Amino acid sequence: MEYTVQALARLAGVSSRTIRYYDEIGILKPARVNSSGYRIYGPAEVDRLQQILFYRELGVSLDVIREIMLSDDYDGIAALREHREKLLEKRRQLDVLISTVEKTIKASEGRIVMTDKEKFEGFKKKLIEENEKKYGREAREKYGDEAVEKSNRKLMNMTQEQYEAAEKIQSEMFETLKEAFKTGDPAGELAQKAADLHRQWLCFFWDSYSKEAHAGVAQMYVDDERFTAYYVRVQPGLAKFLRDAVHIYTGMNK
Amino acid sequence: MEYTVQALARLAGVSSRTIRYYDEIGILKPARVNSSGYRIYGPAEVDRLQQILFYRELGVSLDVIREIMLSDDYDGIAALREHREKLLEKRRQLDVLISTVEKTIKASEGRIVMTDKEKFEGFKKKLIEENEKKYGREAREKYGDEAVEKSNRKLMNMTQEQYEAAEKIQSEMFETLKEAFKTGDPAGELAQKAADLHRQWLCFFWDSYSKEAHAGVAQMYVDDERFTAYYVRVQPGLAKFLRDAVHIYTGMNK
DNA sequence: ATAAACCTTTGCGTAACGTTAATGTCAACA
DNA sequence: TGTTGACATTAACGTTACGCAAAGGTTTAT
Repeated sequence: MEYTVQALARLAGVSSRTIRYYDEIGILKPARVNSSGYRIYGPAEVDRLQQILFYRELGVSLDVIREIMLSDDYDGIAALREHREKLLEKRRQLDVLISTVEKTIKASEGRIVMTDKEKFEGFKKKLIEENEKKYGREAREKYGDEAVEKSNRKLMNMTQEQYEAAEKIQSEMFETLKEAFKTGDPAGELAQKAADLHRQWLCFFWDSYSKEAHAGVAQMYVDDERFTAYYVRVQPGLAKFLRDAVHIYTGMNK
Repeated sequence: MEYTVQALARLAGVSSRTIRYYDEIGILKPARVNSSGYRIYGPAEVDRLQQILFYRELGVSLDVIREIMLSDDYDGIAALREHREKLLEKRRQLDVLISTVEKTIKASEGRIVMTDKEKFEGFKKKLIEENEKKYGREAREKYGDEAVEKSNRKLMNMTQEQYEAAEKIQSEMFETLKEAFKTGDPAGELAQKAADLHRQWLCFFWDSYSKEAHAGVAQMYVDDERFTAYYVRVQPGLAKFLRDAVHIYTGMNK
């Protein structure tokens, strides 16, 4: 049984280019070459090609396949085990991806529902306008237009459920923070829990979280009198305490 | 807030090369270029980059991202839904891959256990030698060395459980075939079931199944007197009947 | 003044082929 | 015997999303 490139390609269900490429990179050389320069493949090559395709189907790179086939003492099982780990890791990543995409779709669908609910829409719009009036200019100057606008958009896009969840987190954060303040230890368990809740609350409004930004906001609570004033109304010294807790939480306390 | 390439890169957590590449392919152009040719990015570009990175994290290609961002009327949700389907398909493929790899590993482990079981080993070796003596030369001539050797290797690598399962399938196939033979209809339900069982039995010995090869084996049962003799002992005309059933089963009956 | 740390463009390299171009070969049919 | 169509060959560029290096200009700090 001898095959020319195309015959072998059809037999194996790959393109003739693939066959020639495998010759080119030296993992499947023809049994012989006839007088016209045609590649002629025999039974041994068919067998070899099937092995190559087997590994290829498993997602092993041709480079690795070459090594597998070159060395007789190659531990194929160990390689496969390693490869399986890679595949599992890939699937984990894929799962995260899928859930993110689904969340995004759901959020978008939520937004559609939301635009229908005009009352809630108006409410949030008013809330944004109020925010803009109060802190808009300064925040824009400090953090740039894009941060403010994104925050606003984020708020616009929030569904009622999300909004309520955010408020709940925030009040929980304040309760925890007040309890923590009594202990006077910003590195303590309660204070760190408050810092974590603060992070959670921030994540309702931020597209991406970073330690630096979190620490920055905490510092802002101290630097900006409006925020400080708000915190002072709850408890004098609370803004600084939260800042210290967050700076420890984020590891930015050096 | 203005950023140079490296500043923006650090902000976004990507390389400066990536930023320049995005300029090159036109999905993120700098706000302006200063007198020294430095790229300067403003708030709008930061925002745009974050959008790009968002889609990129979802595994969307830059080409598609470009289209998403170019057209205002682009239906982002529909695109994401489509993308989700692709991701799910990818995960299905990955799952198949993983289970195949795991099966392969298990089979290999089985082989290791098997080599320990010397009795069974010897038994199978004898079986292979017998097969070789009986049909080896002819089969090699007809189907090539690689097919025979692969079949032998397959048999060698079979665990006892697999071997018993294969024998069980074979006897079931014969029972069904004899029943079907009574009906005289190779296209009938019973005969087709026998053909399917025959395929299952073959798959214990073959690395890859193809209709052509299956039909070829069925034809061999008729052409080769040794096989015919075997079938005749069970029931005269059985080999031809099986061949007809298999040819119908594989769609090779034209 | 000088060095370090930036910035720029240009261009090659990656994996596994797909695609095109220009040309040669083979089997079959009129 | 000539022609046609299906094959074969090599060579070379294109693909993705950048990494890396070279060669040189700019900015900033000491």
